Amino acid sequence: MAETANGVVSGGFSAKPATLRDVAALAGVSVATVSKALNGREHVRAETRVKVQQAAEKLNFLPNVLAQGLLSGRTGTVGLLTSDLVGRFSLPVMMGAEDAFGAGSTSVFLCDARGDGIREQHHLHALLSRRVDGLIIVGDTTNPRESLGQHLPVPVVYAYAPSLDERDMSVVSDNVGAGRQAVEHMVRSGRSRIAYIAGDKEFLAARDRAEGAVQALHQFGLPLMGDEVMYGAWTESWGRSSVRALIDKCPDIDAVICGSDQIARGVLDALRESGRTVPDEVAVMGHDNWELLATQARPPLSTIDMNLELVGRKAAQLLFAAIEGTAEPGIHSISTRLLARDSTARG
Amino acid sequence: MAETANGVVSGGFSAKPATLRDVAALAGVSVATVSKALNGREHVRAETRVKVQQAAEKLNFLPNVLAQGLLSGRTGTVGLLTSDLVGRFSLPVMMGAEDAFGAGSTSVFLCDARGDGIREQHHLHALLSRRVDGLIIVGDTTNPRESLGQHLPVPVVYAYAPSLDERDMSVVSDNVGAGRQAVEHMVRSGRSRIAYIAGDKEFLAARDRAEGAVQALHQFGLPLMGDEVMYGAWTESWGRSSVRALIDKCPDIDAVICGSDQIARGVLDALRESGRTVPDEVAVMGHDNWELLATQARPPLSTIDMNLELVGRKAAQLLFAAIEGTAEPGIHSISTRLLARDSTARG
DNA sequence: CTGAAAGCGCTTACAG
DNA sequence: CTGAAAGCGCTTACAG
Repeated sequence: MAETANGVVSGGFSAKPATLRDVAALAGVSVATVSKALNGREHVRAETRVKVQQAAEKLNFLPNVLAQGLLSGRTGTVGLLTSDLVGRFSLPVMMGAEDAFGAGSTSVFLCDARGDGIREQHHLHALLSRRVDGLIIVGDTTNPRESLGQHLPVPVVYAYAPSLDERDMSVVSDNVGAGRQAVEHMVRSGRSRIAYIAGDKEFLAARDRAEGAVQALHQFGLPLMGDEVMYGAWTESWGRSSVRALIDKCPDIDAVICGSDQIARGVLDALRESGRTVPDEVAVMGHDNWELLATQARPPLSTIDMNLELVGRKAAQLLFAAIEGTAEPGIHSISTRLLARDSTARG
Repeated sequence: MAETANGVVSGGFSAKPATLRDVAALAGVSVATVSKALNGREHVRAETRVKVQQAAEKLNFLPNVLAQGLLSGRTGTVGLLTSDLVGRFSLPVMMGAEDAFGAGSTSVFLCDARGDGIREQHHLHALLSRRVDGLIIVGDTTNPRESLGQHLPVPVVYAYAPSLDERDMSVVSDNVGAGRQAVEHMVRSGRSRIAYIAGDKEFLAARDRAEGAVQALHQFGLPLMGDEVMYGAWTESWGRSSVRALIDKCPDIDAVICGSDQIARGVLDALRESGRTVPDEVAVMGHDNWELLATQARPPLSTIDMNLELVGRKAAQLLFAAIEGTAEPGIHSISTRLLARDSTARG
């Protein structure tokens, strides 16, 4: 690595970052004084403080957080380990966590395990050996997952997918409540002949959302049209084929609740093509508030937002409390939020 | 923080992680010997090595990479700073970078600046003070962006959105080439009356892709149907409205190339609703290979994959070389890859 | 083959 | 108000 006269390496970046010692030398004081001056400790003459600050500025000094961490035992870093390849769930969770930690001291770093156990172990290892203060594990489905165990050197919060071990802390989206919200909204919009098209039955999220809807229908004394929840896949094509079967069987439905926005998009398309108008004849709801899909639907799709930022926020709060020594084990559930767009406007 | 007899803190996680000293004490040797034994250095008796390894295992010892970094000046960490809220571009880039660095030594940590300059500075600061060995900056559009400057203490690679400063290293997707690929594919599939529906003209990506297509049409001696590139928005609704205008004006088109998969979805829908069959009468192409949209389209959408993993790979390689002292400034372009699905099958 | 010592960049009592 | 010294967890010459 050729070093030029002014200390710039051939890569175009400046050589070794300045240290406290460099600042001390330039300011003509001791390292200890620089540390105190820069950290706002008392017992430093105002004049000295200014001199030090100027020197630090001039050298572009950034304290080495790693060295600080060696002393304090904290690194101000939290690892977010995800398996969510498209980032649809983990990025909002990460944002919420960042917000909760505040722009201040704690940074959240994301690693992607791509749903691969080996990779998860590798990232876990990398994160722990970099001494993160805590971990947030974000699943790619809401299915409960294996615990990482109780013997990690830092606290762990599971988000979106809860841990199977109830001694762990988990934060999940309230899918049952979401199903209930959807039905309540349909009823408020004057619907009473409601069907439910769910996603893949293998997914707890699919079953929970449907279950909430069925519960609410029951409370309202309303029938579930088609007699049962229709389970299939999280795809538009499942939405299309299932709703065609549905209107064959029950031509008089006036509302369809879907397990996801993708399914709802398929439902909307198939309804339009079979000559039913939405929302006049049939109201349709999705789940996820995947803006890209929901706002561009015809008509724009009413849906349920999982408040993933709040999931992230809560995860961060739990983690922070645990780092401070107060863990709150168990599953913490975050309420969803209904977003009414045109697809469920009063008929 | 109440500590129990077995050294477990009330948070449910084990107390302070074991240090080299703990291992040394347990193994009955010196700290230096432990270090050598664990790092595979020579001059350690096999017997001693085993003893040390067992002690380390027993204590769940993980070396503190931060302390190691203090010595070596390297942390084995690279920061990936993005502004891509949905992660659509940055996650594939991150995966590519991880692959290039290898499962081995270097970890990639992602931070999201949410397109906010203040937040970007904050994350930059956090990353640098944690002494990352390098930075990858991923833009949310292909529009060139401000350089972070030449005075950072570590090398920087800009990915997806290039830096405006040619002294920087940038890796971009070849959008002009993508436009050309699309036309060549259409021609190979027997089309000759080709129109182009682009995204938002404010975006360089929109203009580049269109330009490549126009160039290729010219080379083939073919006209651009509708006489000019139709610029609009990156939405399905723009796809729908634009293609309706297009077939009014030019009823005899046999192919439409779109600036994105979203636009192409709108085009497909509007064509179907106006009674044109795809691909028999009109072929349609998208751009992005956004699986969710492309595979669920009717018919499945031919599109262009930007090979973002390769973008990430290249960025990592450039960064690695720069860390070693060999920077290759300038813009490095990654070729796209055409994915033929049914929407462009030979008519 | 093994260990005492110095030092990476920083902070924190403790003297002066 | 200022600075010398010890120490965080580790590695690396250098003695033994």
